[in-house]
Amino acid sequence: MLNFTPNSLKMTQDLSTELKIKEAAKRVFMAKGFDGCSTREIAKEAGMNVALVNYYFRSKGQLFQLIFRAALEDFMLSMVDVFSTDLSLESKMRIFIEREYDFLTKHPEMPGFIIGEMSRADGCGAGNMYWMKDKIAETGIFNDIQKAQEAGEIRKMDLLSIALILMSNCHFPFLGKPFVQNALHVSDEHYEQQLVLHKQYVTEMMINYLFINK
Amino acid sequence: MLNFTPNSLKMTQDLSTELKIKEAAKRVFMAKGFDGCSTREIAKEAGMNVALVNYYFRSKGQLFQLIFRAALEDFMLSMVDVFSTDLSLESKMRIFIEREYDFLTKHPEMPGFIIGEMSRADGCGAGNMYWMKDKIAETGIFNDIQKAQEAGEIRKMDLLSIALILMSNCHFPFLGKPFVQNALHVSDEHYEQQLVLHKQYVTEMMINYLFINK
DNA sequence: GTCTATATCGTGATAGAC
DNA sequence: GTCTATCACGATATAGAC
Repeated sequence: MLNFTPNSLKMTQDLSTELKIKEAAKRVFMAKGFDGCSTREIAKEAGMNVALVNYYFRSKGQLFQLIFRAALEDFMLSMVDVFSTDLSLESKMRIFIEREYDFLTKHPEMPGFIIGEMSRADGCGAGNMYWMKDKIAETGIFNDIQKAQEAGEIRKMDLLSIALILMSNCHFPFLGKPFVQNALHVSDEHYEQQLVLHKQYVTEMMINYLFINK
Repeated sequence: MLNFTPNSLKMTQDLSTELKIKEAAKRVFMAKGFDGCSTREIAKEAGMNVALVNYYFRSKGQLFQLIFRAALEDFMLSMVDVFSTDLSLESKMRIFIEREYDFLTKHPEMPGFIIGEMSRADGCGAGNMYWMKDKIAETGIFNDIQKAQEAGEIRKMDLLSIALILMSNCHFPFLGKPFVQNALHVSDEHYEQQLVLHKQYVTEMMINYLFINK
């Protein structure tokens, strides 16, 4: 009973190491992708050595899957949690856009990471993501939209198109930043300033288009 | 003078090998990215061996730069050549969107490749792309937009936002396909069918928003 | 749990025969 | 121009001392 303190100390130390590696891996994987980095690099970023990475996570691939799934969950939850409220559909959409821009401003590498790594032959692609649609369905947003369509409130377009319109105008400004910035010679400062206005523009544009009675 | 035929034969054979490698490299690089493939894989895809790849292109990096720059040029030209016509600004935009969807339907991996690889530390990023803005400026589209804004024809928003609105709604549906498809359980057939309608939707949405007198 | 040392493999690139 | 053989290196992963 008296050796309780050293045990506890050991445990928190272990957890700290594991966590340090996980967070280093998150940074490195997100910045360079699975193929663009090595286990050594992750270890170094965490201030550890290679053996420790494999001790805690068995392999680079398993560590990656852990990071990827966590990122995917963050990404999805940030998108859909506003749909669970009981606001009007228009309010939900406005707040959704607001939240997306907030989240993506804080994590601009996220959509590129998710989309870029999803197609890789790692098994993170198809099958592992079946929970997503259910997670969205649980919020009731699909019903909200269908009801609003039947009531003639919003345009009767396929759910896919509604999702694409919302996601295109929220995610592309972050996804395509390196390209657009180079193509138009835009500074970081100007780009980020403009994003604040851009959010307002696209909100108005999308709401005006999707909702029929203006 | 009589050995002209064998020389000519030799040259076309050389060019054919070089071209086979270049086209194989294009396929492989576009599908897996620079970090995601090996020189050996490209050689195999071309039906050649590693030595030949380095004989013709000196290194994996140089071969990649060649492919990347060509892709970037294709990508840009497909986007801007309609701006050189003397149509009305609205027509230019409508045709621009039409062309983008056509081009991206034929080359859906293109935007992901460009955007994904541009951030890599390969030197393909910043400095090498200064020609792009000039290329766009040459078409006169920047002047068109400014004139239309001064005439009160279209909204007075920053050029960056106009570009972002157009590109978001054209490119994201292709860029984000793997993600959206998985998130909403959409089949390839349905996705591609819906894209045809989606093009109409976003055209109407963008034109209605950007142009003031409807 | 943490380290050093090492096994095994695949990579980019080249040398040298033909 | 084309091939085989090879070098030097860095990768993942593990064994074994502490």
